[in-house]
Amino acid sequence: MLVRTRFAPSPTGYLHIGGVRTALFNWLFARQHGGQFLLRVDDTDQERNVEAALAPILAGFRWLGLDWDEGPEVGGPYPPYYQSQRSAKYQAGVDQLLASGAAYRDFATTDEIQAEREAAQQSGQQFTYSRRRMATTDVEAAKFVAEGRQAVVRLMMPRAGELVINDLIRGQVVFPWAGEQDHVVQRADGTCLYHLASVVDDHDMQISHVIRAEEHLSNTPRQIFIAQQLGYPLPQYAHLPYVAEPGSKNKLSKRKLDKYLKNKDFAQLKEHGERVAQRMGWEVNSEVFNPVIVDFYEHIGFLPDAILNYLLLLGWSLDDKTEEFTREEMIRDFSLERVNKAPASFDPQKLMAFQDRAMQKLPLKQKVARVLPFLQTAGLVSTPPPCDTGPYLSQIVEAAGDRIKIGGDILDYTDFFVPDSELPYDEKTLDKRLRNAPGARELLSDFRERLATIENFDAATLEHVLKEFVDQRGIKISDLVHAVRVTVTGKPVGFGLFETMAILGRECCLSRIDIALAK
RNA sequence: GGCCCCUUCGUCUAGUGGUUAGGACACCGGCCUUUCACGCCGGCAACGCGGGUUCGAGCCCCGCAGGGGUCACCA
Repeated sequence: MLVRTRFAPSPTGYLHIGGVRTALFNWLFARQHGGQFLLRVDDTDQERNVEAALAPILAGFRWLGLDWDEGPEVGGPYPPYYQSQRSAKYQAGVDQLLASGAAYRDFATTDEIQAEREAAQQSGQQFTYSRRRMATTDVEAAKFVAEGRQAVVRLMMPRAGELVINDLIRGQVVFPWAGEQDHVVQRADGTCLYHLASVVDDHDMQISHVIRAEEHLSNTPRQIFIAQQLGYPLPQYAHLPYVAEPGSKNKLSKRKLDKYLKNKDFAQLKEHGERVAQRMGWEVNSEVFNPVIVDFYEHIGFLPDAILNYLLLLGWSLDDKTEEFTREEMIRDFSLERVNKAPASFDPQKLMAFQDRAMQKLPLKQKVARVLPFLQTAGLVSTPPPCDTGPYLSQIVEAAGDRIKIGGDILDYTDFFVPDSELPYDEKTLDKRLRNAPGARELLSDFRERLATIENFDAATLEHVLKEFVDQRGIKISDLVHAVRVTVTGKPVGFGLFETMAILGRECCLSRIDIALAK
């Protein structure tokens, strides 16, 4: 069988991390089976600006490398891929449902329905619509119209028996038909609702596997009813557990940012991102700049592979130890059978661990390429970069080692890029290591003179010279190192001091020491 | 509330009747060390509860509890 899966985003303006996982599983399944993965825009309820609201979502997919075979911008054999443009197909479905008696025109007002619902609730009964305003003939319909009523189209749902769904993840799930409502499939204005549209589209587009989040499980009976009544063969269903909030089992949603920020790890991740954003001079809008949204990761320099790898393991595993997967391995090893049933909480720390691992595995050249755009955005390196930037940056990135976990972390080391006169100093550290440390100035001043005469200004020589220098004076390395560090970098922490100095060069180091001594 | 789903360390998970219940992240200790970040070594830590079935149950059955999803003329 040809495998065709789909992801159907609503044009909301952002791509949710939970949605990405659903999309990833669909994509992997299709790729594994040599099938197609498509994108279909669920904009039945959207007014305008669909393109604008869709752009960030498509951009997110592109960034992650989740390519779609059919859908917006790429087209395909079953266009259009926007639900708002497929109303004729839905109308045909509604007509067929009506003609076969699987649906009926209902003239009840929303108030009337609401009253019935409340009455049922009060008497402790399950609500079942009385179908009092159902019109099965044109004569009945005309009578209701004469009363000034308008019709919606409702499903004539079965009220006895049960439906057995064989879900690829959850196994057999049984629903009593009596629990289902006569759902509306078409509004009085002729527009159709999601369930009808979704079923019609999935059939038209030859979707073989509907892989979606668990919250759709209870929608499935009505969709199966529609499909059956329309004479469609049923797709296979697979309901994934949803992605839960950090430290809880509630579904992760974009709206509850404030609540998540009370979670230490989540807040830490957001702060990490904000630090990068601030250094690039961005106004941070927490609506958008938010670890629940994929853009966040792109903007601060996460690796798409790391995110995908993390998401893959959120609800799926191959065995008891394999954690790292390349794209090819993911495609090869993924299986719906091994998807978990229980919801999995989003763990920012573990995501970061995957990111760190992926980043450290990158060849130096690629790491440099990942980091450079952040320096350019921050205005520290021009675009295009001067030709000596490559070698210089390479030295820095190499010396930084695993301190750079995300691309934006390079902005923790701006001291390599600012002119000596503009180097900001951490005042507290300057106090501690230079101003208030007895004899520090003299020591530093002496060391400066020694530095001026070093023949090779490289890390090995610097280390040797400094050690010799402190030995001669009978002092500890730490008595001098900290003062030198704050002097040449402005900061209390950084990477290897000798590497740092070698990269900065003699002229720069001497100049910075002079500036600091004058403070 | 009805219906449906779920339940192994704090978190992600392995486990399909006999295991010292394994791994990863986090956490805690130690080592390394000029700071930071790594790295290395060690440690803490779980089968929701109650009944069955069985020689034997994390694995099978029943009940309970807890958590969650869903009950729209939203998607």
